[in-house]
Amino acid sequence: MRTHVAHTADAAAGKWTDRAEAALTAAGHKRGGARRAVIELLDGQTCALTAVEIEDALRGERRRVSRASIYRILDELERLSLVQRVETGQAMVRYERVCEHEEHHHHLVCDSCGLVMPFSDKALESAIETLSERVPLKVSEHEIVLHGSCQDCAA
Amino acid sequence: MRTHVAHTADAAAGKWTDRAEAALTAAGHKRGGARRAVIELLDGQTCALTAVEIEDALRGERRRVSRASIYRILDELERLSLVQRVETGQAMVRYERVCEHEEHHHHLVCDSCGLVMPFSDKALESAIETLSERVPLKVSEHEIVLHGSCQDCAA
DNA sequence: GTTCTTGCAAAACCTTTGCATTTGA
DNA sequence: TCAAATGCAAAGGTTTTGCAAGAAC
Repeated sequence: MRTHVAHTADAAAGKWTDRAEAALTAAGHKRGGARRAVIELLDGQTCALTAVEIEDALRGERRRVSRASIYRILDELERLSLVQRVETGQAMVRYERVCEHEEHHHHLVCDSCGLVMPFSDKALESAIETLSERVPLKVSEHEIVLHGSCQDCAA
Repeated sequence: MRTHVAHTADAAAGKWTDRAEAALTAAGHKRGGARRAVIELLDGQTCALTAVEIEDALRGERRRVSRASIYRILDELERLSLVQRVETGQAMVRYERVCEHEEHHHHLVCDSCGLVMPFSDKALESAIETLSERVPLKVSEHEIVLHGSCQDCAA
């Protein structure tokens, strides 16, 4: 399974990390090294990772964090709307940070090699927004996944 | 978890069942009571079911079918493009029949009670079609899930 | 000192697989 | 008779939980 695990933080890094730390403190949490490592890793990603990928990435560079803690941390971050789950149909749930002022994106999944890439489309978002008004559900979120073959696999 | 398990086949029933049986025969399969029961159940549904829901529904009325067989049958039906997987972020994969001449639909999921409902939208499909041309993936399928609160839960 | 955090091990859960038996053609 | 279909039990993989030790405040 190919995946993009970014090892250095983006230029924009820091903002989401700060918001996350603040939200956790406000929610009555103390600080912890494992959680900080997970947060910093997520902040440097361009796309969603699985718990196993997070564990492997952390073991490599920052510090080892147990699988159970990773799930607990992700669960807490999700409850605070700091990360969101992404279901790509690959047997494992993926997680990625949620940036309020960042462009909303969705995912492309290569069913051959497992590569996951982000994409965004204004027309798609408009269509979602419009139809959300007329369905029998008070829509809070939406998830869109396009499946197919990536350029390498289709070649 | 609330779910709609239709117990009687729709008016349109029969067509997909026939196509499924024909495709299976063409693929060199023999007939089997367990598989027929699964096919008939799926044909009467209006929305996607999980393997467990299928098992429970079959035990109730038609005949008991082992969990392993259900997964094997669904796997085979998926390979023949007779059913499709639906990921609703509820820990279990859902399956539903694929009707060639039927309107393509997607899903609304109530995160409170687990209710899953179908919906369809032309503007959304157009947007998907257009953007599929410009992404770095040869798109073969797409899945859209809207999360929120259903009318009962939002009340 | 109290409460949150973390790791380890075990459990829970969905899904798949191996093997023996039954069934269909 | 031969290949496919099925059930049962066991295995596999991901995610969750219990409990005790450690860290934060």
